[in-house]
Amino acid sequence: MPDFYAPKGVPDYVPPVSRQFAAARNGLIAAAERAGYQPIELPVFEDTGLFARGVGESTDVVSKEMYTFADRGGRSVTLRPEGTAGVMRAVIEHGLDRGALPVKLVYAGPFFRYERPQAGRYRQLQQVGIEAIGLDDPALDAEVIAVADEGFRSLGLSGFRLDITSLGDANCRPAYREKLQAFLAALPLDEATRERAEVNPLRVLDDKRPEVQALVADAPLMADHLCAECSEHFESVIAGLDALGVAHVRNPRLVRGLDYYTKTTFEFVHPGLGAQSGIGGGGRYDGLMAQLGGQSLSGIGFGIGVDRTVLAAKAEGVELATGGRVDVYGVPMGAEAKAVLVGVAGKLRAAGIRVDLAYGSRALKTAMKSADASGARVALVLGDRELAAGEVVVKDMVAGDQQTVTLDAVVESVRGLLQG
RNA sequence: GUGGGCGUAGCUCAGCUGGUAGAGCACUGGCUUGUGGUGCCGGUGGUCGCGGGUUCGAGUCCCGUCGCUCACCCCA
Repeated sequence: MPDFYAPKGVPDYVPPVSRQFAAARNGLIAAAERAGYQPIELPVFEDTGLFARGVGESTDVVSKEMYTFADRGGRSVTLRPEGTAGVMRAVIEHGLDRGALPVKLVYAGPFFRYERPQAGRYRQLQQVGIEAIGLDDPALDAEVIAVADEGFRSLGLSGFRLDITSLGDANCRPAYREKLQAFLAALPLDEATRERAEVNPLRVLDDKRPEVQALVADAPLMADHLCAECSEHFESVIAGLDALGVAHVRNPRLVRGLDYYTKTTFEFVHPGLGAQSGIGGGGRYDGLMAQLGGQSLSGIGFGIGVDRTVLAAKAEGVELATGGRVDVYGVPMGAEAKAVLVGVAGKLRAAGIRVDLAYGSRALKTAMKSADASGARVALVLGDRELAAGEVVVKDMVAGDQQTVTLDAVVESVRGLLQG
């Protein structure tokens, strides 16, 4: 038994799953970069106040799920539970909002929430997120959503659904909220649900319990109470998605867990995650930057759960990391041959070819099994005969045939096989 | 924070009503004195999570404890 274990709720990704994880993360980042989003690297912990004010005191994330502690200087810091607040802080701090708008950024990394772990829900979760800051152009909303959609599809996923709605803004939401609260107050709800109705009445509409769903079936919906501006904005977003060919479902009961969302909100849901369903989500946050002390600029973004994306791929039977871990595998017979192959490996790597070889001193047959297991297309076999002649056997592991070439011709020979 | 399930070889697991541990995969040697993907034979590897109790005897029963896991809640 090991002396130490990973902290509760924190997943380790070891080969081969780690390759799938990396492929998912890199694929999602690449989708953002194709739309012009630039990388931003931020600290994983911030001043506790940033999240309390940015994410919202009333949210579950802030009220009971934060990893908060005092550092040695007595400052209260918190491991970031989400990405947007930190991005806003950095944008303000570095004056990125004073240049050309929108500011388009992409980030990836770990986030932390102190929850009871279960399938698809971890205390350390990995996200890829983007933010487009400074404009409330609905075409930007559509782009952000399309980046996520295209990111998932580029990985080979197709079994997800996009839910979308508008949460209104400071003009129309307060009046709707009162109306909804009045409606909920008349229902026979349990005490915990009543409290939620006070703090965040929208959340009640999203209750999973069938009996509650029945009660709120006739509840007033934000979608029917949008002001003219929000309504127009939302329809433009929908039109943009249609133009981009992004399939979507209007879900007026969609709710997000963070306070800062306004207008457009969306969530990508997938059935393969156990009790969880969201693989990514986001929305517009037009009041957040001002809330954090910056100028009054709008923004929109998403966060995609990389852990959940990997689970979704597994559920769909999608192979995220295809191909072998190397292109070429060296099989030396004897110490002298190994020394030569090490040199050959160096040349091949310098030529951009991925190479591994059988280290230690293993039987030829075992080394060949390793070559096979590595997924290499080509094996290089070097024994005493070739050593004496200054040659090496180049074997095509798929076709099964092989030829002997001089050491000088190895790179060219291998390249030919890999391209063929 | 509240419940359920489970902890036996590196991995996936078997082990019925208690008699001091097994399979497959993986790793490794050989069959084939220099060649993988399918075959055959052998080998390495386990204080049965930990502690206590019942018993002549506990992986197997009882209690406790730690851990993992699934679900509620919530969300990525």
